[in-house]
Amino acid sequence: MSAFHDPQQALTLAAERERLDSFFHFGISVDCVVFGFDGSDLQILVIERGANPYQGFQALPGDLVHPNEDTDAASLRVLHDLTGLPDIYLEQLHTFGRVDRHPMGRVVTVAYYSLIDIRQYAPKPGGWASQAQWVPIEKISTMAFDHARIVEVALSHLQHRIRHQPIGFELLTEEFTLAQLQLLYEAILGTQFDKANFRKKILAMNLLQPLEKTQHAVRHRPARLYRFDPQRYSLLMERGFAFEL
Amino acid sequence: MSAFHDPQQALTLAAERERLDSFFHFGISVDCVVFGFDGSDLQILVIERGANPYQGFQALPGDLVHPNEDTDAASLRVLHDLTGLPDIYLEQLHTFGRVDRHPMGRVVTVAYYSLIDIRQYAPKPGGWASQAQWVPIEKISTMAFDHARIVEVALSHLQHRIRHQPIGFELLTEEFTLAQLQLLYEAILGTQFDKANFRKKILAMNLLQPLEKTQHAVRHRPARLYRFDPQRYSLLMERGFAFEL
DNA sequence: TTGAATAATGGTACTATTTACAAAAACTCT
DNA sequence: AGAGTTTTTGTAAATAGTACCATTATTCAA
Repeated sequence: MSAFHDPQQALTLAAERERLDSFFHFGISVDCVVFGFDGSDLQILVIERGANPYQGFQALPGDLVHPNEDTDAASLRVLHDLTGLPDIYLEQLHTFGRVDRHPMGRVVTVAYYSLIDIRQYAPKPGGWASQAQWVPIEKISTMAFDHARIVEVALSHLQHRIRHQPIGFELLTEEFTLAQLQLLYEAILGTQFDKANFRKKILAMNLLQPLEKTQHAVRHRPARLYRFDPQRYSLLMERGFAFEL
Repeated sequence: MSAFHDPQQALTLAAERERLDSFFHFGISVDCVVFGFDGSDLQILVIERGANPYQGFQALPGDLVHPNEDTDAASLRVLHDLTGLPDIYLEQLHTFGRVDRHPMGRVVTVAYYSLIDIRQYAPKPGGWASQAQWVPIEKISTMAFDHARIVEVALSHLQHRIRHQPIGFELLTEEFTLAQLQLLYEAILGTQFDKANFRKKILAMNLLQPLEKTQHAVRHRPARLYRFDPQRYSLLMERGFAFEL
């Protein structure tokens, strides 16, 4: 941290000041990778840039951090300004700091990610974003800056995360069937599970509260509905329980 | 990223320039948490600050990133300048971006961490570091800035990592006994394993090449020596093998 | 030379978890 | 009523994890 005082160099005060100044010409930005699930597909919240550079390109919601703003706070503000999404839980992902990643200057970006239920949030473009919309993860191709790379990193983090923490349950309606839960996991992980065994594994964790209700208006045997029990989860966590798959 | 052009505000060119300028008065630093293992204890590489702020305090090796330097490259340069350690594998950990974390200005720091064999590297203070030395992890108390918090985060990352990837083997001599390996894991994870079962689990992975040699000059039955086989590891990885514990 | 001490190694019995797959149950639609 | 579909239960076999004990190979002291 102390390029501040470098005993090696004897400089005039003005020159020293100038030297030090050059260390403070960075911009910091935040970029948000918001994953959404609609019941069958994994999507991602993307804006269209209405300003240069990369005008017209698809990009992650992101912008410069204000001089006296925590980066964590900036991620929420920027996401709200550009897409209208209210405060959601954003987790820091990784920081991208290559010299050449921004064409207009030295900008280091801190990326955040999240996973939410699409049906509960309607994005509305704001600020300099000319559009804000959900795009299925496979449909994403070129993006502004190094945002495609950021999405890659975010996806692999998400996949790891969802296997180790019950972050998926919030994406379903309050009451859901085990098949819906399984679909969610399969969409995010890109794999298939055996139905009977998935059920057993999940139920054995004792995180779901079975309800005395079932689906109806389906052309087959209706499935029982369950509800995620966050209290039981935190109780189990205290006792050293580890969610897994 | 485009606080660059904000259609909301009609400003003179000079005022606009000044406004934009304020977004570019950040400093970026890197801080390195280098864990070392000496055969029995987990230690951490710490410097003593020879300059203000926090002169005389223990701190992580860290300094400001140069204007045209990738952050990843900066982490290696800074570590080398302050401690004499050559290029080692550093992994990005987390970015700390609270407004008040640095008393002299707005500095966002990107933290990196690593795990190396102490016996192969002799730290030598350089730059503004008045000391550079290994300190056992339990002996660390107050540190400059938010460095104590950074160490906490790094340790929990390391513990998670070592259970999922065979990063521990490089900390031992080329040829090692299973007991030495077990000691390493116990030191880092802070737990105890059953000797016989640890052996079985590790050997079943097929990552170790047993040698036709044993220890000698020990006052008990000498243990067989093994060598980690990186080729076999990458081969198994391709086939979808998952290292675990 | 013998035996005590020490830690490595091999083995075993038991339990728990995972996997693969089959059968029964519950609903709708024709 | 029966076909179609999916849920739910069950089970057998294979695999993995746990606790613990017996045997083995070495050094050191008597």
